[in-house]
Amino acid sequence: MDKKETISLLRRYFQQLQNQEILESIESVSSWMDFSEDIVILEVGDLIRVVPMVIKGVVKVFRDDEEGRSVFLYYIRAGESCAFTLNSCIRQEKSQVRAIATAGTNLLAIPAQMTYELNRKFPLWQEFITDTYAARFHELLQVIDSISFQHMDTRLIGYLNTKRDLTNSSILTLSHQEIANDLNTSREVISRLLKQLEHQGKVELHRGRIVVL
Amino acid sequence: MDKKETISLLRRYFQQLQNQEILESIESVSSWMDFSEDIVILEVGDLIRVVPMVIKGVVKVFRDDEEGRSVFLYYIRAGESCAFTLNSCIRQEKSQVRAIATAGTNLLAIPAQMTYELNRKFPLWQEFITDTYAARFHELLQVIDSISFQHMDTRLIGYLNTKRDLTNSSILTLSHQEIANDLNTSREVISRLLKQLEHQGKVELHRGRIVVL
DNA sequence: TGGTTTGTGTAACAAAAGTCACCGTTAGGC
DNA sequence: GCCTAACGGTGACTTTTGTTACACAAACCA
Repeated sequence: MDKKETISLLRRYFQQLQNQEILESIESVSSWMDFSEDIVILEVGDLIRVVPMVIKGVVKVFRDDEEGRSVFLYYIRAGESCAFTLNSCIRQEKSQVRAIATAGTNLLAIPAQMTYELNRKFPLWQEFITDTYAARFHELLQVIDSISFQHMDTRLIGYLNTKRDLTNSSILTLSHQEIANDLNTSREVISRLLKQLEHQGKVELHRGRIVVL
Repeated sequence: MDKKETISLLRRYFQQLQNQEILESIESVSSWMDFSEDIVILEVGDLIRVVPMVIKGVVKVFRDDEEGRSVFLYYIRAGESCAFTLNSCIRQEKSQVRAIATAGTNLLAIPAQMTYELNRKFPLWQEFITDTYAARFHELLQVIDSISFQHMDTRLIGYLNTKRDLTNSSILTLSHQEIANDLNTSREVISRLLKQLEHQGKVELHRGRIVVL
């Protein structure tokens, strides 16, 4: 990937950063990182050294507990970054979340120190960061809403809809076990609820595949 | 409250901002707001115009849903600010949380626009803001941990401990109903679990008062 | 003083979710 | 084609939480 290509990709996906100088600054110090499906990008406890700008693919972010359980928090899509990482990065903290790549994920990694300069020089960058923070706060609140106010059936519907919107397809290739892991429940519970949804005509079930109607 | 007093209070409580110029900048544009116990400082949907610097008292922050349920998120203590508010403020967004004052709460309100200048001028202020973001992220993750990985009995113990640490006293003046509201459950459940804790010798129950042992 | 409000205890039951056991099916590798 | 691992269905049961209903006592107030 040469300089020109990188800048053009950044321009395409990060519409908010329409400023040649910013893009060149980013390009000049950052490096490409590529991950294939299901590869762990970040483990809880890892020291964070770079801020990711996702160019292709989707990063899936989880919160884990000590007993091996975990809940899915949110996706980071192409054209997004992650306020958690950014924040931890600046504070030289360890990661409080786990992130994995879905499908082929390419991201541009900006070294921590560089963000100071970007911040100082470019109001547009600051605005981008502020929006990134807002997006993550909002998503965390959604997770809290979902877990504390909704029953598992409603959470499941929400989960399927999110997945559908993400992949832009009503056909979701997912096993019940995967869903159960993401929602921190058991496979049986998910199977049961999916059966209900099928009876209600809301989904169609196949092996390893769910069609949202 | 005159200028000198205000600056001295800021200096005392916001140890991170030990810079006369910052304190003077803040003092010159901000205004005092005082709230008595249980007064709503911020309602969901309110437009946020100022960033709060809490000088005295404690602000209690909640997430509400449309059906009138709510969960307690975190306290903002003296010497702290709120990244949510700050972020919403900059983006001229409406509040996504509800905040109420406990006991007498005094805070210094900084107008939104001022934060740009503080940001531009003072690295120390930027650091303060970064830390504020980190603190809130951390607390939201704790809430997510608590509601998704723990049962109500454990959550209750955590709740009582937090309250004890906050008030610096093992004697908590709380009704079962209040706890139930904060944990988004029913009074009966809390009574039941408290009884269990009493049998386990972990608490002592009185009318409107719980002693943590 | 008597009446009302508020706080707490508790039983009985219902609903939601978690667990266990087991079965048949499908896909993929060899 | 056969074996195996992964996937999904389902009944039975337990645990946790929510709900209903009521009793009683302390605090408050007129």
